[in-house]
Amino acid sequence: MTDVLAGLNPEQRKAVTHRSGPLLIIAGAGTGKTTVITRRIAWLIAEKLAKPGEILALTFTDKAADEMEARVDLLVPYGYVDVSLSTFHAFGDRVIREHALDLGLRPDYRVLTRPEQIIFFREHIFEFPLKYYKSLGDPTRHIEALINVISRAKDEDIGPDEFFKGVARIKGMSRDERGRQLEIAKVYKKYQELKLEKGFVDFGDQVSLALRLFRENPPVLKEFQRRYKYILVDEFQDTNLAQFELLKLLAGRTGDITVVGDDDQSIYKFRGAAISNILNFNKLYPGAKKVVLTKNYRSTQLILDTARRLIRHNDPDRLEVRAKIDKKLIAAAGPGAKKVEHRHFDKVAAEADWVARTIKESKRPLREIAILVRSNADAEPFRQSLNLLQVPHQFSGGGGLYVFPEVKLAVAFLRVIGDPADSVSLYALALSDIYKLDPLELQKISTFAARRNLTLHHVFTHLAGFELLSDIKKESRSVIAGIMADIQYYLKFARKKSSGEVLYEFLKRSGYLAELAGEQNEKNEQRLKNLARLFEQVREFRGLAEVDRVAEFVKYLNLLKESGEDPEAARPDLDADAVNVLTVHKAKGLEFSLVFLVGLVADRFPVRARKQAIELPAALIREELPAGDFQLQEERRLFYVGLTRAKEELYLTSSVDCGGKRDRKVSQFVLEALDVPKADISLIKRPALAQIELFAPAGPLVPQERKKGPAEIIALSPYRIDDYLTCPLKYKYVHILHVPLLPNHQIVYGSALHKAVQAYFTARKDKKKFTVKQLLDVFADNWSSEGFISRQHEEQRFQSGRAALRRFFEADKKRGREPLLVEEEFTILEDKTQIKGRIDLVEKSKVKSQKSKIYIVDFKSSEVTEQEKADKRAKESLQLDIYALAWQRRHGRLPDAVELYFIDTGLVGSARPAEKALAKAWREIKKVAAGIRAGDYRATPGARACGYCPYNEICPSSAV
DNA sequence: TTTCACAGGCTTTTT
DNA sequence: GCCTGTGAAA
Repeated sequence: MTDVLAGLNPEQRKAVTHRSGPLLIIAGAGTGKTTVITRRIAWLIAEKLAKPGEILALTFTDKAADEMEARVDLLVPYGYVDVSLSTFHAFGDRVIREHALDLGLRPDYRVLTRPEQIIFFREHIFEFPLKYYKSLGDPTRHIEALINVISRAKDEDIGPDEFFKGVARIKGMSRDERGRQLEIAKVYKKYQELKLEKGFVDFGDQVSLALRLFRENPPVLKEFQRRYKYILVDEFQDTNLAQFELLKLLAGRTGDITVVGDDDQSIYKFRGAAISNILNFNKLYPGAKKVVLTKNYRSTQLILDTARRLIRHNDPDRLEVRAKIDKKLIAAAGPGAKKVEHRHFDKVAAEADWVARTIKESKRPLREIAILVRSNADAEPFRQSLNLLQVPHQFSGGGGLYVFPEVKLAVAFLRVIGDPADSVSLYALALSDIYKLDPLELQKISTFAARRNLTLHHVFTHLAGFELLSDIKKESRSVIAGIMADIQYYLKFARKKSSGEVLYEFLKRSGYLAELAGEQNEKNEQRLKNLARLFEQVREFRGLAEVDRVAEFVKYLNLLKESGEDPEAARPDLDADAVNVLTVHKAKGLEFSLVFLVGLVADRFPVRARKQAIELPAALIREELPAGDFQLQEERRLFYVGLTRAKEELYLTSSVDCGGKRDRKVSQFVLEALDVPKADISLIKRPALAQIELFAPAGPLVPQERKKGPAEIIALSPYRIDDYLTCPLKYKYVHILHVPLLPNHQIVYGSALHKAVQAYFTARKDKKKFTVKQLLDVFADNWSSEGFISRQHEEQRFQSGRAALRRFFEADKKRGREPLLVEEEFTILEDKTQIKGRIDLVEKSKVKSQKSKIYIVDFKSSEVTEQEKADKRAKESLQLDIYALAWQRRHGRLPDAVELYFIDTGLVGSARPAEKALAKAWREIKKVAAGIRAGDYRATPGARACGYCPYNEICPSSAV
């Protein structure tokens, strides 16, 4: 008994010994929150107010639950361990599993992870009532956004029917918008039905189904209310509406519920956390007792005051103001003023350099030091600087397993075995450390394959039979023969063995495993660990698949990766004394003696507010939203969490040049926290460490390209120019290395459509008859069944193409144009730069007064549905600018308009060529030519460019 | 003061 | 592909 209360301050003691009724513990950062909960559990048991089995304690993460359990075990004598201590989801799962049949669920249902949800949705995509959110060109396009909005609805305790009714009730909504929202409601309903039918449950269901059970089945609820006399909730500010509803039901009329939280540390709004839960706890439970913990056992007063100064900017949307309490944290250790400072640099490299040096000179153990970043990408320069000074560090930025070369190699191997036609993977495998095929020879072969539309596998197999490849060296031939023999061997092996066995056999037989195990060093160890992670994925698949074969596994892996699965790579020795580099979110709940909060510039921290792809209609949300800008408020709370991680020393850093082209301003939060006027910030200029570029990872899969001499002509085309501007490395893969690609349904569709329209205009130009039937026949003749996501998808796409062509046929009669030229080739040569291309269609007007007007038209198959967007596309099209230039050179004048004809939707985007735009186009072309001349194929990775790049799997610079 | 083109960037995380 | 802040032009 004395033990349980030992060392507690008066407020903590009050919280621990509260006897009955609702209790709100407002526990600021570092005030011993977990101590209070665990002691309270122990005290309830010691006082015999409850048996251990009658206590339910809920947290958010498994980690928090485990930690709490360990601490309760220490406090409570043996045999008392049956306190129900779990996460909200685990608790919900237990409830619904016990009563699965009441809910119409299979008791052996499986819980889907997020990527699995997406895969599940995708598999059933054609069963959903999609209209607004349908896209045959990219059927999976809206899945993620739909899953997100459904998940948000569950957070808000909105079921499919309520969603539907709620939307119907909203006034002043446009027809279109209402249609969209109702469609979401229908999709939501269908999604729930399908999951139920197939025996799946998602994370949101674990709470919402439990909630439904309690509502629809009072005896069950009664039983649970009887079972749990006391309920305790950790991190209450992070609960969402549905979770609070569940708590309210469980607590029943007695309301013996203890919630612990800190509204100032609510940083999970984006996943549904309703800060109103804690702000309004008192409204719901007017009799609730309140305990405010303000004695801080972590930081110096200087740090606490800094943090407080910042967070006060969220007033009046704070509990302190709302509930008229005092939350000012007081350092238990007395004044002990250590440091809080801000440093502002001219360049990130200088900022990172300074941080690394300061750490190096610090006498503290490295594990007591943290560098906190807002987003994972911000960490990179700091990791590089630490590397340069050889300061051990660990980065908690999740994911990244698939970017490691050893994992890429294993995946490439599996892909080749799963689908020998996968030329991109075969290309990577041939170049890998295992086979080391001469890059130049491989380039020759893949160029040959790409030109003839053959797979690399095919050319490798029949290498001897191709006369044009007779100059391939003997050594290369034998390497290729070796690869092919191996593939044969593994294909045969794979027929009878599981994917895990095949992969293992490959790693063993190739000697790769032995090589990694042979020389024991940190790097090899990490590689082995990463491969072990990949094997975990294989094992996971085993439990899921009906047949565990490589081909199936590869499909599953592709889908998983596409759906955002990104397992964490192995960490180098976790126990090592190392600096912690982590996001502020991940740092929540942790503490460090010395903290660097870095990259503090406007637009990074706070990050720019962005909308979700599909937003939950505000009218459906029951949560009371704060008066102020809640996105900014949340960012400020996040900053507050960052500040309060520091025990003794705290540095805030920023830099003007963060890698982008624009100068950055110091984050407003720095000014708020330190209470300095902007003008007082002085800039520190210092040379960065050696050029960071030197340490950029070299591309192991990319052979060196020779430079072009000044006299050599650079041959370009609109496609080439576009590719180079997207990413020079992509240009290299496509136009120099000619890595052959898998067939793609968008290309199949686009080219069939294109061919049909082309035949139509050719006939019209030649004044020949051309019927709809002929049009549709050309389309069908050029169709190919490759690359579609399912049979159903292909069928729908085929039919939609026919429908589009019929519309096109009718609409074109009314266009009042006459074809002049079809598929007209042109060449421009200037400054040793040659641009070759082909113009789809040149037309002139049929209207008498406008007879001399010339129009240049390019056909597109993308799904553009708004005139405005179509015009915008035409205006910004570099391709059309080039056509206009070509026309001008040959005919001495510009065309009157350049147009994009979107066959699929029938829209024509039109733009008038402007000298200014053409001058800009020239500049772009020059830039590309100069880059190619210099042999500059450095990648320009980006979320967008890499996301759509067919080489993102094998590209060492890929951002995805 | 308004309009427009341009440039740059594209979170955070758990179950 | 799309959104938004910025700075020049109107």
